[in-house]
Amino acid sequence: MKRRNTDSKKAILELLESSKSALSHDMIQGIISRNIDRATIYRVLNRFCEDKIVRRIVGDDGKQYFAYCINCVEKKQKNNHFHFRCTQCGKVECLNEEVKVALPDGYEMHNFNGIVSGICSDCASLRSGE
Amino acid sequence: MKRRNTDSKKAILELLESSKSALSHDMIQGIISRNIDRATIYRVLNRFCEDKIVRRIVGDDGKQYFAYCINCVEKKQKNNHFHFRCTQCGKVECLNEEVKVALPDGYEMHNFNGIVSGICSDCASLRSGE
DNA sequence: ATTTTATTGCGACATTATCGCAATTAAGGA
DNA sequence: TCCTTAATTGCGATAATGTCGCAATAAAAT
Repeated sequence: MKRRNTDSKKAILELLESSKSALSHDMIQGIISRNIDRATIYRVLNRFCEDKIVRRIVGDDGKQYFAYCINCVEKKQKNNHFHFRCTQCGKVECLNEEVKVALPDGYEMHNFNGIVSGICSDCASLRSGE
Repeated sequence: MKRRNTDSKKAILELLESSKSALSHDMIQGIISRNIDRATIYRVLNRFCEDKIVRRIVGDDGKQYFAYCINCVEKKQKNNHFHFRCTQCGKVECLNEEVKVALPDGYEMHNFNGIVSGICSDCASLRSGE
């Protein structure tokens, strides 16, 4: 199935490329000025994931976040790393340190999803009165 | 708030204790013979998590799984480890190897959620004709 | 036995994500 | 440039998971 270059696709990809953190569907919808339908955003994102342009991270809040992840996508290397989700500001960012997981014999890994949640340094310093 | 010892609570806890893998709400509802309301099951499980009797794991399918996790709960040690979710049979099991995550300065970790999904050895061997 | 209040069951609700289908529109060829 | 094809979109409906309010129930203590 050939991909087409639509405005929605371009807008979402640009947004993800320029964003330092992973974005959820509603973050994307909130940021983007064009009015793109909810279902379309999901479909565009799912296509990106199929094409391995973007990584899908499932948060410990059960929501999906999408990240361009230069490190892991462009280099096409399997650089498994954690993401940190701040429960205060909602930001989901890469923790660059690589993580290795050893599976028992006969197990096949298809997806890695490592999430740590808590308070990011920005929110922590705001809270303590900075 | 004092806890009471109800039949639902006992049944669910026994099930989790005797189960080798983490269970989702619908697994629990499917296994348990007594007819317990969906909301009740969730509430019992949430209480267990509050009391740190049970650990909540959020799968990369976005669903919550609950595990008694002898290693991490009884010993009250923070033994962060991954869980493996088989996308074929649905089983979610502990990978015992401990994982350490280094956070940047000023970050606070409140929750660790490491999931690897793929095919477990049982399903893999079935598939290849065993 | 009576009181207190944690717990349950039921239904409604919230949220996240997907799907079917008709209408658009990008891309390639005439 | 116009036409054709089929990928994509928008809309509404739907699925799935989880929570909440409230009245009824029942565990625990007096």
